[in-house]
Amino acid sequence: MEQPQQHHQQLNEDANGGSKGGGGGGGSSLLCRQSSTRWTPTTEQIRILKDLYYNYGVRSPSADQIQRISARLRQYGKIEGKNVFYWFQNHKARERQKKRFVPDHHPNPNPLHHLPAAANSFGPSAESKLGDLPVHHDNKYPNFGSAIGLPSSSSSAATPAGLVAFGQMANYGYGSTATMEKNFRNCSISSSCGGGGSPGVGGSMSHNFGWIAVDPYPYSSRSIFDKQGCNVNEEHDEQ
Amino acid sequence: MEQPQQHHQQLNEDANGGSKGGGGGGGSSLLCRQSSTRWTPTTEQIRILKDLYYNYGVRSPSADQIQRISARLRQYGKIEGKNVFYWFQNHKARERQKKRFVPDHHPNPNPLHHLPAAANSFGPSAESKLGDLPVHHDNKYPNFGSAIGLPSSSSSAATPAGLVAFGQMANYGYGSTATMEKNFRNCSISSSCGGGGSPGVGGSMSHNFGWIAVDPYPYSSRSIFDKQGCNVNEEHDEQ
DNA sequence: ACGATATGAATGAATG
DNA sequence: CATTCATTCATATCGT
Repeated sequence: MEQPQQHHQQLNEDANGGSKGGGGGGGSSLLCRQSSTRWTPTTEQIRILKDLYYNYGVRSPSADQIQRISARLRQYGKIEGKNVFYWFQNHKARERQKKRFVPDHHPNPNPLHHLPAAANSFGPSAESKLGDLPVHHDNKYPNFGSAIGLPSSSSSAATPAGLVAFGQMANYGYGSTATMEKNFRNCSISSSCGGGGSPGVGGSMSHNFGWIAVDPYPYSSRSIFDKQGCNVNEEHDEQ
Repeated sequence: MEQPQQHHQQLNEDANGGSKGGGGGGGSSLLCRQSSTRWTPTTEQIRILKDLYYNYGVRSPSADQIQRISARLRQYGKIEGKNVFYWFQNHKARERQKKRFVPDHHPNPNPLHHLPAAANSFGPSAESKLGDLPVHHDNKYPNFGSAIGLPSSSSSAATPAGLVAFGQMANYGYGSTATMEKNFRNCSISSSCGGGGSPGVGGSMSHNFGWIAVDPYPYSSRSIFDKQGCNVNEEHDEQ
């Protein structure tokens, strides 16, 4: 997408029931035409998705939004929730990935109102900050009326719908502090496991320290993993 | 995921010798795209995990269950406790997520026994992308003893029985968060779980592992997995 | 056809 | 438990 390359997609409108293989399980009876296992977005769909992405800053729509978006896009072709989900996931990921390989610009801590420039036909129009949340219209289709149709810079007709598109500050800030710190304190722990239990599996009992660090989190306890560095693994499990 | 398709998954059985973080990086090695730091489950491992998930209703295994499961799966390839933990986390989360994407899901707390799989839009199929798993996830009650279906061999001792299989089919309200003493200030703990068989630390541990509950600080710092380990095989895969 | 690229899909890992 | 990120696989399409 972000590439100057204009890899145009064909308009394979009816893209079979995406439901994949139809639960046949294993069989995958492809007697007929398993037309494409994967969703092939139509141009309208892509246009709307990009509009949401660039003009409305939608980056990671919540499940709630995904439902609406997919429902909305369904008039232009078959689509499912997961398609929308993956689309945003991928689009965001790839955009970031590209930026990462080109570290020309360091992350600017100054979060100006910067919206990613539209890479498609759309101009960076629209005020770009909706900021309003679904405060009302609890029904299934909290149509906000304007929504995407707003930025009328798109030449296409098609009025994409009423999607919430609540502002989502598309700061690309992420770059800083990239990898998190595995903050762990090396406590001197000496466990001498011998004889007693026989945790060993596969013959080599070695030291199978399982040490559990309980996290004082209100709801969940995580970090309960073991990490035995010295495990001899000569298992070659071919299949 | 559980799609009936037979593609995907690249059988990356035996992983490297554990040198994490070594190669990968900016190597630009287009050839070997393996040696990634992340666990690549083998088909056997996946099969067993799914078996536990669907046939035994294991959804959020407790710490000691994780230990046993990972120990058990280690026969089939390198695996750590966190892998098991994450697997269940992800599997459950994604199953829920896909339901969330479709508006059809009505949060009906009716205790009807519905199959854990079979969603509407995200992935209708169940498991068995790998072409086996003859069982059907219809029952989900703990069958103590037999546990996971050992598929084959297991030349080693590998704990014949009393291994896994804590049904725990409870969907909600499971209060088994294994909240033990967590408020240790002193990080020096020495647990000798051998010999006398007196499990030094923690509370409810099985008879194998001494597990240590460490609560570093009241901060939100979630502890991460320990990296301490006798680095026997320290071969660096860096190129 | 084949290779390169784009992109949908999947999933391990991690964070809040 | 929800969400997100990174990485990788699979496939569609285009360029040559």
